[in-house]
Amino acid sequence: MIGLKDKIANSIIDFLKQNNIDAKKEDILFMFKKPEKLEFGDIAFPVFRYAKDFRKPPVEIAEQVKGFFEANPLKEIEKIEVINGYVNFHISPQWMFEKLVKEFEEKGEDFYKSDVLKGKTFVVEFSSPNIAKPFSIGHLRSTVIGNFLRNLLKSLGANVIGINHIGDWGTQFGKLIVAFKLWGNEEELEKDPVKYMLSLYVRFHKEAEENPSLEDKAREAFLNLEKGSEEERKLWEKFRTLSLKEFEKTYKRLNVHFDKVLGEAFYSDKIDRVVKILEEKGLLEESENALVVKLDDYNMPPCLIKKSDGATLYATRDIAAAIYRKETFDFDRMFYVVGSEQKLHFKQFFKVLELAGFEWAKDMEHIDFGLYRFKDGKMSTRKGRVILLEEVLDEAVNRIKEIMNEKNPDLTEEERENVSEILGTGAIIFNDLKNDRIKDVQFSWDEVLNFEGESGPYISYSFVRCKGIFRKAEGIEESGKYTATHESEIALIKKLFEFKDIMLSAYNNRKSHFIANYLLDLTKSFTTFYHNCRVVGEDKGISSFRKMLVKLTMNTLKAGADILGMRLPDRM
RNA sequence: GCACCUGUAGCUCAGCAGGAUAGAGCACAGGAUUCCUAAUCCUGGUGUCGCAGGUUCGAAUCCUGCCAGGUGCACCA
Repeated sequence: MIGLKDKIANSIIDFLKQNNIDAKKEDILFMFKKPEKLEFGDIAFPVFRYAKDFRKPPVEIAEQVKGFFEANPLKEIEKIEVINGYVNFHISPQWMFEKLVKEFEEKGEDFYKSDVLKGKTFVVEFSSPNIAKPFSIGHLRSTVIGNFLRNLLKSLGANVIGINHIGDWGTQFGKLIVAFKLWGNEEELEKDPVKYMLSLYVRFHKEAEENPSLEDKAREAFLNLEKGSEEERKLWEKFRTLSLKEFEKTYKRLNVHFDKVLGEAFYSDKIDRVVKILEEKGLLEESENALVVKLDDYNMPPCLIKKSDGATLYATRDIAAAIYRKETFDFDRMFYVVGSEQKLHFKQFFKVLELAGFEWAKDMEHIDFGLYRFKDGKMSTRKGRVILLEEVLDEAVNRIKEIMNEKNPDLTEEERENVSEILGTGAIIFNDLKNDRIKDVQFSWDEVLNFEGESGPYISYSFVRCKGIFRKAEGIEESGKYTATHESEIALIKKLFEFKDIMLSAYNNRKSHFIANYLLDLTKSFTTFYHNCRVVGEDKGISSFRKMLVKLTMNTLKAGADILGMRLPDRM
């Protein structure tokens, strides 16, 4: 659509020039609007703002624009209508259809991929769970949003490095080490590592309330760890390995991939250099026995670089990580997919990097998101008030299995097993990505386990219908010859044609719900088509044309689902 | 206290680089299955777009103030 909009804008500029009005292309493109209703056409151009220049009512100006296009016609435009102050362009569905077919024939399943970001390197830091803490529903957000961005950027042609920035360093490990030494049991740890570590963690906080000296012990233990003390190191490694192994399972279920898994600990030997750099730039100050970079001039609290006991903080490690990544990957842009409660932290350390003279600090971006909360408050690992992700996934998968047993008992046990896994995990992923990430999400089992209407399975359902048609229509050859006879076919073509524009705005806004909502729209257009137009059993030309529409729909659904990181089944 | 985010139908949310009569899903009621799987579709109706001003030919959308909820504000991440 972008190329076409360009063309129309050029014509409008010519028209305005004839009337002694100068206009920039960007401004015209900016004014284009998508009409609210299908019958109003595909591109609307409001002319109200030219009423003064022309000294005429908008409707008359719109008529003149229409006249200009009729004198200088564009083949893509089927019809132009003037309604109120709008010039409504109706784009030829045949032209759109043929363009889609051509693209598909050239590129096949990669039809939606482009090279708008070709040659650009992106680093996406996401997921980043804390070792020794269970993977809660809260971690789901960073994981699926980051995975979505990684997929989207790739399909736009970018070189992407997705990094799982594991939280494997910090005072929390001091706590865990102390707790394990005091109350730990090797056997139980091996049995169910993460759950056991969580119980130790919870117990630590409970006992620390009575006995604050535990906190000091924890700080000491972490300091020992940083200094390389062998006893602490060994325990830490054990915790880390056991946790990672469990996370792997979850990532597999979620269809999430990383290019690098580099924990915070990885940067621990790169921190001295950071301190030195900041020192050389004269940014470091001692304050209350700690080393800080003051940010008063920027209306922010100081950024802590070293604690009064000499231990590092996560800001320090983040700075080291950023420098390392710039030097290693030479990124054009870096995304941090982290909750909005850390907004200030990112503002602070971005500013510190900028002050240290790293001009690429401007290329870093915090992709923030709201948190999952209960009706009556926040989730908290410390208090054990969490919903585990595995729990949610299992529940969804089980619920789907029940539905499948009831609706489709003909499938084999194995197939039902596989499909319910795909649908269940997909439902959870879709549910997370379908709303604007900026908003908090109220966790509700009813909402999460509702598979009707605007849900993951609804998307899957359409895809499965497409597959079904393909099985039934095996003998029919799909054809690029346009023979639309029903309005639902045209509506579907127009919706299919939007996909690439949607991908771009999803990228520009870094928001998954653009894609998710598009898929819902596409699905709705498809079901209307599905209920009105049969593929099998019609005249040859009509069947072939419709089969092509089904093929395009099927592949667009697949493409969108791939970008969201959601798998689709062939049957359900 | 200061900063940032959010406030749209009973509920969950789209729409918010100003533009046409503010839309979906859920829930509720009724209807559709000799036909590519009814996890579907069709029909029903709801709104002081948090409140008050301002900018504009035009504001849910932009600006200001207020209200409500959330988040953050030095040794946790």
